[in-house]
Order: sequence, then structure tokens, then C-alpha cells
Amino acid sequence: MEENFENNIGFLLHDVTRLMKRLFDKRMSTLDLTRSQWWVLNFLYFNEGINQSDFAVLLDIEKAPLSRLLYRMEKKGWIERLNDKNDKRIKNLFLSNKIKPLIIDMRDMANLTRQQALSGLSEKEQITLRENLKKIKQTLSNQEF
Amino acid sequence: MEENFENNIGFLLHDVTRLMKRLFDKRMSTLDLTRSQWWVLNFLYFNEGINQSDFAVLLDIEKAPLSRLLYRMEKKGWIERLNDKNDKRIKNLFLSNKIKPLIIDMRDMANLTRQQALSGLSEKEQITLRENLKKIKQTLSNQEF
DNA sequence: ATTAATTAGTTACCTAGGTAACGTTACCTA
DNA sequence: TAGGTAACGTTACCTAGGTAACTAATTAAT
Repeated sequence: MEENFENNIGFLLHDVTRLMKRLFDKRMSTLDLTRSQWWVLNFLYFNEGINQSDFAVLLDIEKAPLSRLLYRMEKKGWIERLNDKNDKRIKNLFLSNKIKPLIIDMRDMANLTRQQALSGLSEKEQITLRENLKKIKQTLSNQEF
Repeated sequence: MEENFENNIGFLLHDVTRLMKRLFDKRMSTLDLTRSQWWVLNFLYFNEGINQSDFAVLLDIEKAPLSRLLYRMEKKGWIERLNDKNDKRIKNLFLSNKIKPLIIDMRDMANLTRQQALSGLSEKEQITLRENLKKIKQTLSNQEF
């Protein structure tokens, strides 16, 4: 099949991601939750105590935008950044007690939103899509072009 | 398969798109081309003379961010925004003569970048991915949740 | 031990998306 | 025909990503 601009996978990814982000952010605005903050919250949930630099590597984003994301989340009282005892440069990241009980609600709402966005795909197609995306991610993360 | 945060299709889309954007923008910086501007340029190539509001509907983005995108592209001398003769509110969009000969080069470089990003997928997998993305896009574009 | 290089995090400035509010222009209707 | 309404594009303000340059703190090297 010809890779014209309507069928271009790059543009399709761009579109789909933007549209999903738009839906997610609109839906979650009642929880004051953006998709990126939800993403960070999820990773932090499984990596409490990590410092910002290591966290940036884990998320594969730059330190600067992560710093700003964390600043906004700290302002909301969702996370805490505690100075390391041994190295004064380092800030270690923790979820606040305030946010922990909300995470289950957030997860349920996020799951619902995602399921609706993916409702046009069968279970089998969703699995295939997931595997294909993971392969691309691996290519982009590991390879140095 | 469990939809945990590592396998979450929403997060995977977010990641893959961001990583592809990063690669594209880095590669194309020699041409002063961002992925979003390339996207707009492609659509405009097939829709010269369209006005901004109709273009925003076609691209399915808001008028405001499109207005800014076009402003930046006009500043570069890539597009022209001509006032409509009959309706003073309307601006009609055209590619400049300056950009037309560059579009082929841009297309070649963009194709190469995309192919590298997708190099972990077989031809068949790419077709499947494209079809799955188109289905999701349709769900998100047509449905009013 | 002092200096050089590296590391952690922030800030400034850029593009790119969103919403809300606005001025201008066109249209419609009473 | 005047007044209200709708449409077009812009601006202001928000989040979210990127790079580059910076400070402060630590580590390595001479």
C-alpha cells in the first residue's frame, strides 16, 4: 500500500495520540489530572524514593521538562521532593499521603477512557497493537540513529 | 494480558509518538522543519486556497494553535495568507514559491526517518498497525463521548 | 590540596497543543 | 434598517515537550 499522507503511520500516530490526549485531558479535568501527570504518577507509584535524574532516564524524557512537571505536581500537593541526606544536589521523590487514596479512582477513570478510545478494536487487535507499539518503542529507545 | 502501566496502550502511544517526534525534529532541524509543520505543509499541498477555519476542521485541531503554526510558517516565507476578496474576515492559504521545490527533499528525508523508526516491524505488521490506528482515529473523530 | 570535570536540578527560550475571551466582519431577522 | 447573532482570526494564558546555559555540589585528577 502506498504511504501517502492520509495513510502515513507517522501522521496517524501524531493524530491518534493528540486526539486521545485531548479526550483524556477533557475527561480528567474534574480530577485536575492531565495525561502526562497521570503517566508520571503511575511510574512514581512503583518507584518511590527515586531521584529526578534517574526518573528522567526511566521515563526517557529530558530533565528540564520533568523538573517543571514535578514542580506543578508538588504545587498541587500530590508529590514531595525531599533533599537527599548525603548529596545536597539530589531530590528524592515521593507520593504525598493526599494523593494515594485518589489513585484508584484515577485508574478506574483512565481505564474507562482508554477502553472507549479503543472500542473500535477487538481484543486481539488491541494485543497486536500493543506489541507493535512496544517494538517501535524499543527501536527508538535503543538505537542511536 | 493485564493492562498494567508498562503495557498500557495509551502510555505506549504517548511514548512512541513523543520519541518519533523527537527523532523527526532532530533530523529535520537542518531543514528548519518540525513534524507539525511538515504535517500542515502536506495537507496544504493538496488543499491550496483553503481558509483557516476550514483547514482547522480538516486537520481536526483548534483554530488558535493553527493560527500560530501558520504565523510561524508565514514568517519563514513558506506559506502566504491572502485576504479574501469577498469576506474581509477570511484568509486563504497558499504555499509560497520558495517552499515548493523543497517539498520533495523534505518528503524523502521524512520517509527515511519514518522507515528507520518502523524498521523493527515487518511490512505486514506495518499494514496492521496502520489499519488499527485508522480505526482508533475514526472512533475518536466521529464519536461524541 | 587545589583545580578541573562531572552531575543534579533549574531557568530561559523555543514549538505545539488546549480553552476562553476578544474585535472585526458578515448575516439575519424583526 | 437597526440590533442581535454568528463566524473568522487573534490574543492571553495554561500544560507539555525540546535544547542550551546556568548554579551549586560532588568527584576526579594533577
